[in-house]
Amino acid sequence: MPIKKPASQPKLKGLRPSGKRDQSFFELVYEVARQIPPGRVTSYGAIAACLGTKLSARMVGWAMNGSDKVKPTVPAHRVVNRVGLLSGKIHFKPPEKMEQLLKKEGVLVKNDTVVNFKEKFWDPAESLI
DNA sequence: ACCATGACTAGAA
DNA sequence: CTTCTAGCCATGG
Repeated sequence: MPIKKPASQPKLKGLRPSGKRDQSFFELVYEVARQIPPGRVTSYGAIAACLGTKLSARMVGWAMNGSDKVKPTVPAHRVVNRVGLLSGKIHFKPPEKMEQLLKKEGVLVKNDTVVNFKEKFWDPAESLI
């Protein structure tokens, strides 16, 4: 049946100025990423969902591509994919820097994957509520 | 304006 | 379990 699926309407509850996207999508991503507490990690999809476009997790990752050019520093090492895999480690100056930073914060990484990812997972929506 | 890219995700085979 | 397909959307050439 041609029943159209009800498009989700998160659209950011408290975040995002009155429909005014002064800041690029990237800035928004950086802002959320910076709020990830130490010792915690989150996924691209979670950040994207927090921004209202959970289907555009790719944008989040891409935004991180220039995270090192943004100030203040963006803890991109706390952002992993949905299974806890350090998919973005290859983009770090030394790729091992990512797991190194995580380990230093108390996040164990085994085989490029965050251990106890489910427990370490931090939902941006909880903080930006 | 069109086409290609991308640190993703969900679902199907 | 692995592998593939398709959707998604912002940025750049």
